[in-house]
Amino acid sequence: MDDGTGIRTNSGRRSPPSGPSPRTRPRGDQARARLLAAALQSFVANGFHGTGTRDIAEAAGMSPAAVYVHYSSKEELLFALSLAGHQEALDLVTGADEPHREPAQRLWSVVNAFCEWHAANHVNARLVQYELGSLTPEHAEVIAGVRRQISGTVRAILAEGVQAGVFQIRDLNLMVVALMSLSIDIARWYRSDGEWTPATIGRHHADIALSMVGLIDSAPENS
Amino acid sequence: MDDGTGIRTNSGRRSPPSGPSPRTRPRGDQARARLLAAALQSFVANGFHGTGTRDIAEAAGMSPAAVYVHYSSKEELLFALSLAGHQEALDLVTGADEPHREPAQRLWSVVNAFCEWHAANHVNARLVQYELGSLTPEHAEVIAGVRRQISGTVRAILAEGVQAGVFQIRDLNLMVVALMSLSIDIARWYRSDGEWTPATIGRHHADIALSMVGLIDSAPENS
DNA sequence: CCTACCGATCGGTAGG
DNA sequence: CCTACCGATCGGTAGG
Repeated sequence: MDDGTGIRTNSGRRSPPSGPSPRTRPRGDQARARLLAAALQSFVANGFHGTGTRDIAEAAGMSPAAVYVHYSSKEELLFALSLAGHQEALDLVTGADEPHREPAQRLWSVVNAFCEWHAANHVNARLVQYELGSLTPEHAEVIAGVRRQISGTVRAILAEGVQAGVFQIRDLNLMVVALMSLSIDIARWYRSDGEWTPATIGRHHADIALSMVGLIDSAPENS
Repeated sequence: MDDGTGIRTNSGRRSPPSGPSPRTRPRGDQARARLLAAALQSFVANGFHGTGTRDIAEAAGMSPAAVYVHYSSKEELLFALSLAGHQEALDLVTGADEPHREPAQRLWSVVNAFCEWHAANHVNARLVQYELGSLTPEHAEVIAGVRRQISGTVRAILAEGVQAGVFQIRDLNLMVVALMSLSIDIARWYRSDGEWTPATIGRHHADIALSMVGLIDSAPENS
């Protein structure tokens, strides 16, 4: 029923250690992917409680009962989506950070990547940021762990910048949440038909992040 | 039990033009207030779709049908709460702004007030910021108007600061949303048992807002 | 403001 | 992966 922390949950099934040429993906994977895509759209559009399992099944082109062939409950679908989204965000932040560079450059890169992700993937991001309340306590705790890793990365960069004397920060933890707010809230207001591209927002907000930690903006790249 | 954070909203009705001595409030007002308080708590805790009209009625100490004596639908309750919350936020921002002062002081006051409100009234604020999707299109448009007034106030201050040459802003509209994000996102993460008071957050974030528009922080008030 | 009730829909399961 | 169905609960109303 629940694999605890496993992403995607393939529910322990599939991938025999050395099965005979798994060239074609197990047929179920495709169905699961369709269910996840359908659930994501509907959860974001109507909320977890506003989405019926029949809505999901229909959007995935299956019968109402087919959902339960692949996921043991509606919440299990939410958890799979939430975990995958959080993992993606964490990987992105981790990948954007280059520990050998200067704190200012590290901060810029991480904020740039995080903001750009929230804009470009605002549908995923909305689920990630605003549907946590419908997870079971156990699943919520798993997600909380991933979230702590993300904010921990930001905190480490800030701490290093303070240590090096290049950042001026009054309250480190409060600065972490302020920087996270700048990024996360993009998921709430971003519209893909708006006046900015994800890349523009990423650069702009990363510049702003540097000014927030006391660095004068010395590189006016755009006119 | 708990009126949450004092909503009140006498919901437009009541007060006959010259009724005979309305010393005692119409009895219905008290019932409406209880329903609003109950609905607020439940909408925030479980979402609009996750809340049943029976949950609201029970928390207000009434029968399931009594809800419809005072509000014509569940959405009408949400709208009343959303409008009251938005009005309160607008009034607060308008009240905090002192147009005769310098742009920097105006910005500081407004961000300080807006942030403090989102922390102190985070229950109201969560409904205000995250339950808009369940409003009817007509009601959503009314709310959007109030929201435009709020962001318009911030925009006007930024424009004046740029005009006066004291703010350095690359993209005015993007700076508006960045400042709003800083405030609004507080509703998402704030916990009343956390390490900061609403006043602390307000001051800290207002200081940050000034640094975001290019002002050096020259008043280290706390050690 | 209540009891009693409406049709619709919910999440999930039986059995194949 | 489907048809058929379970009991529970939904928003809202009739009638008083």
